[in-house]
Amino acid sequence: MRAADPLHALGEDPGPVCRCCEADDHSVCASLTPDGLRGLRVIRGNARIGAQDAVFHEGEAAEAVYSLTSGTVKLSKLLGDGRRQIVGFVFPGDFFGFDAEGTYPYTAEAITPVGVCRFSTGRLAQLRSQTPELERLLFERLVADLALAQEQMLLLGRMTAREKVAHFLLTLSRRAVRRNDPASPVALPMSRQDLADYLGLTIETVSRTITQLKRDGLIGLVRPELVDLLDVAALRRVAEGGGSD
Amino acid sequence: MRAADPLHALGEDPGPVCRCCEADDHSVCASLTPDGLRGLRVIRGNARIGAQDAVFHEGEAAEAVYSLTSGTVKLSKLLGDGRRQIVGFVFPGDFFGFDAEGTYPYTAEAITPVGVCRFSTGRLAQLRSQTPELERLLFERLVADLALAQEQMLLLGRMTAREKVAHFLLTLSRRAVRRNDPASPVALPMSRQDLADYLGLTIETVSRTITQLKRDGLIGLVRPELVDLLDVAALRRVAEGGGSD
DNA sequence: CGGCGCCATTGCGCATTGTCAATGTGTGGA
DNA sequence: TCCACACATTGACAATGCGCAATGGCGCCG
Repeated sequence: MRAADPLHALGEDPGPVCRCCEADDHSVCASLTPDGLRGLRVIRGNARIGAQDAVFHEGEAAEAVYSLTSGTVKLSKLLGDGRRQIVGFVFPGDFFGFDAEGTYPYTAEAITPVGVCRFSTGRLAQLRSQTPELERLLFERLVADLALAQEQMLLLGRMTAREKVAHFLLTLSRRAVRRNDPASPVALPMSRQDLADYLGLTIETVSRTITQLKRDGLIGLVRPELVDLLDVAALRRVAEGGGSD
Repeated sequence: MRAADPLHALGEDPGPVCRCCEADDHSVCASLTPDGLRGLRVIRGNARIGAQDAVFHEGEAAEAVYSLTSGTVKLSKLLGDGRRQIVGFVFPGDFFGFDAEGTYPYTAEAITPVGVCRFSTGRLAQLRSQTPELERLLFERLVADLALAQEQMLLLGRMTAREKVAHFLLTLSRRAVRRNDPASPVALPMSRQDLADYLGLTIETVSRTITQLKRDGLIGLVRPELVDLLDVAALRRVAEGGGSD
């Protein structure tokens, strides 16, 4: 149960206090006016969740929406025979758990220990109707999520293993920068299995591809879960279908 | 330019009048109160677009959001070397063209002749802020689209060719039923190439797989673009990873 | 009425990726 | 300190799906 916790070493250990609605610039809460913020604070609940534990499961009744305050969460869908697809990684400031049909369309599991804010769907719905500003911000967030999902569809359907991995590393780097983390030693809080399930590959192919990129001098492995982007330009060329690179 | 127009024969020929905001139950407009509806009518523009023509292109400034009134539209993303991924098909009543970054994240092209309603982003934004009901409906729609995209990610990343095709046919059938069309002879308004680009396969693999399903008695081809679902239960088993079926 | 052209289908050889299995590596516990 | 376990890496082989090319079918145009 107690898995390696690479993020601990990287200073993303969840602090003792829920930082919901006090997070960085990219958080929905940070864009709210004091009034809207107050509303959110009133209806929110906090929770700390251990690494590898689930926030909710695919198919369960969707009773709450969550906002991540610290750590990393993975969202995954299962096929009957156990095949798994990770449909997204959640970083601090992101919302997850929205749903149209009354049941969660995916399982949400903590990769590292995480802190979340919990908003019961009912109370959030009420607050949303009273706070157009909040509704609007959530909408923007959702549009961005959809664009991200579509980008991932392009990756899953049309990229080679090498392109997938390069693209993924660059995306992680970009997201790190937006959280004011350094662009280059990129942390991979997720396991190789998670990576494979996100990129539509097997764990072995992921491993081999990373080794290949390392051998070609595009990246360096500080540790298995900490990657140096040595040649970003070349990585970018690979990610865009640059063939030989 | 004048391509085959299978939908014409299927009674989905766009009528002489834009039916926007008069569409079926599943349209956003149909759920609006008379007041909200009036607002939408006021700001909308109409357009008819010929088969194979683009509504807008990936990367263009996003100046408007669209609602489809008749026909079928495909949404696609391109890789530098021409590889293409279709990220969604749009049917009457659906909205498309939302964006977070100021530019469209995909290209929208008419598969058949289509009719659309056009809402300039500016005016729609204003109306949305005045009509919480509308904002809420668009939000629900977006959540559903996101769930659909995630389902497609599972398909693209983890399903075999056979499973992909079976899943696709069943999905089309379900969507047809929701539009009050028959479940079984399912119309495929899109070309084999579009199908391949949607399922992350090549045109040849799609063709071979369809032939295989036909040989196994699960489907029948009335015409290449009209498929009989002969054994829905078996198809369902295949789509869920039923292995041998 | 015949030919041309587009799209779908089929055949065949090949490559990328998956599968199965063994070997390394690093961390925590005895 | 050593062992055990989990995870990552590497290797050998198989298979699914791809690429290229030829054939077939159908509608449009001359």
